[in-house]
Amino acid sequence: MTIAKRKARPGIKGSEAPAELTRDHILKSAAKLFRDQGYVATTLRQIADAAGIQAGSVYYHFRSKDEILTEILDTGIDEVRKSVVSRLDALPADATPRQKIAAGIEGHLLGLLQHGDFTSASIRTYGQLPAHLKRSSQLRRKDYSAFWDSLLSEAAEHGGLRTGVDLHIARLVILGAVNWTVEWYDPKQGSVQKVSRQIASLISDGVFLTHEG
Amino acid sequence: MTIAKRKARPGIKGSEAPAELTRDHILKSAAKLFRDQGYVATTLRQIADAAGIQAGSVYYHFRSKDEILTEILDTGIDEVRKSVVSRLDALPADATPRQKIAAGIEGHLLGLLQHGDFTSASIRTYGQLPAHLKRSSQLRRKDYSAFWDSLLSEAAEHGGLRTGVDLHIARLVILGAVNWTVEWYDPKQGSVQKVSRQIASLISDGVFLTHEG
DNA sequence: ACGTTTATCTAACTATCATTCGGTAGAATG
DNA sequence: CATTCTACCGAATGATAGTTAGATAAACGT
Repeated sequence: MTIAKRKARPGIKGSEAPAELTRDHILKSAAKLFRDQGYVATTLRQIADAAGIQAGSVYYHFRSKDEILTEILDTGIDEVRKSVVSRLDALPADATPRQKIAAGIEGHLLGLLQHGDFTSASIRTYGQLPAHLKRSSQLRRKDYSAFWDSLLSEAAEHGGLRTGVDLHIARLVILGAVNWTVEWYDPKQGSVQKVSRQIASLISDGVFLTHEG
Repeated sequence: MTIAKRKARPGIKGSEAPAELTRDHILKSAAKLFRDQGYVATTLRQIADAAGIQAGSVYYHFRSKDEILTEILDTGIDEVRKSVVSRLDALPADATPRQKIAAGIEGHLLGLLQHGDFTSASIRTYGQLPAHLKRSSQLRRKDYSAFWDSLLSEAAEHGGLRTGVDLHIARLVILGAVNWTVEWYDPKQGSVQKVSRQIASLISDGVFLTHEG
């Protein structure tokens, strides 16, 4: 065995935390792997490799593999939410429901496809997680769903929604269409903005020209 | 250890196969588990338990865990396709594009949510599978996508599609919205038919009453 | 200068995984 | 009745998983 120690570089006085860098690196690497392979399929050794450290060293920063996941799940949802809220805030005060929903879709999509290692990992893995791992982010998810529900019911109140549209199902369909982009989106197919506008347009007006036929 | 042998009941002359029952039971149990937990998270012991046999006995019917999966993936896609085709065939010859797309959505959804252990397992696990496992069903998936593309471009030719609608993205959005139902659909929320009509309506006409605003 | 803290490595531990294999009860076959 | 085949069991195997623990080198406070 050749001795090949990595340099240990503890905290620089009153500056930024030292190990936080490694910690973030671990999280980011893990998020990527979780998104591509799923939670169980990803090993701590893969995560450690991607972060440039040894498997055992991960436990200096996290208590368990589960803890890495739950942190990713939580910040994943927070990131989408922040992205959506910032898009909505950028809208003028007299924005139409149509504009608001379009902005919501664009925000969700940007959070998902651009910043999105944490977000896409969160969305992709959640469904197949054991109950005790789902529990941690359940509340955040409910809140986010409620947020969209209010966006839609506001649109319904201010008129303009087609009759017979089930708001609850509409929300699930919108988020479904948007979430599914993690399965197919590829920058080669066009910018996130373009895809976002297409989806918003489809959701708002559908594929057909008139409402008959 | 108490001796508790299961009865062995080999083939009845020229009748139905004997072990086929067990084989099917294994596949069905595995599909359910794959859908809920993912491929890697599901152990052969869980599959064997659900099928009422011992883990080692699975290898009498399948060469490997991979083989179970690929068979599930393949029949999963075949089932959706069959379901979609049968819905479309039930349509009158002079059906409108709108009716055809609605029928396609309904077919896909029925295949997904009713027969659907194989189908939903296929859709849910595929994205996070290692490349060599994806390969087996890649062709089937491409064919199915092409099927929807032709459905949409046919609608475009016969007129009636809104200008500016990207057919490729439209297909991905439609299938995304529909596929995502496996994450949320619950019979308590209403029949598959009702959900199907809602989705078809949203895709066809969108949520808004008019195309302005 | 000296002991402490920080961040890591290396090596081990236990559990569990997919898979293999010899054995076997009972039906089928001759 | 003897043999073969079928469909399974039960125990073992080797690989790998998450996790733990002791050692260590660099940077720190005093």
